[in-house]
Amino acid sequence: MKNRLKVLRAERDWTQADLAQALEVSRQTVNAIEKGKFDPSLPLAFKLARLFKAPIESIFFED
Amino acid sequence: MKNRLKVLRAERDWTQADLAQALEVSRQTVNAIEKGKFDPSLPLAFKLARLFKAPIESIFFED
DNA sequence: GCCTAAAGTAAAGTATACTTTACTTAATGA
DNA sequence: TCATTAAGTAAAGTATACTTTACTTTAGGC
Repeated sequence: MKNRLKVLRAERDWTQADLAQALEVSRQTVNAIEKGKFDPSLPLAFKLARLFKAPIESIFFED
Repeated sequence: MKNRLKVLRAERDWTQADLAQALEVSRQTVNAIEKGKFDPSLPLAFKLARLFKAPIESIFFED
């Protein structure tokens, strides 16, 4: 899966650490998801959707 | 997380085994997700959304 | 009551998500 | 050049998703 996290983060001028804190996960987790190393769990995807006020399908995409 | 799988399945008159086959997962996995024992991975949630032609957020809900 | 199909459940194993610690690299500015 | 901040990465450990095998329970039709 691919995602728009880097862009969404940039729009808000957030660091990976900022996002990690907002999500209550580690910075490495944000980095790994952003780089496509693994997919987030469904609950984490929901947290992201809530945070960015956007549907999960507008943040993540099947490749 | 809670979900509407049982209803979506019933609307189509599908068994858990039918759904499992469509998703390419085990029947036990469908049962466990349906009963709320664990959440699906994000890729599996996408597969469900595609199958039921519905947004992930209309199938799964945070409780 | 019996048979069958579907659902429920449990144990043990594998795969993947996520953590912590720690080190490296890139970019920017004093 | 040096210091700082953000990003990238890696190893080892824990948690959770998912599989396989196998058994039990439930409900309906005969």
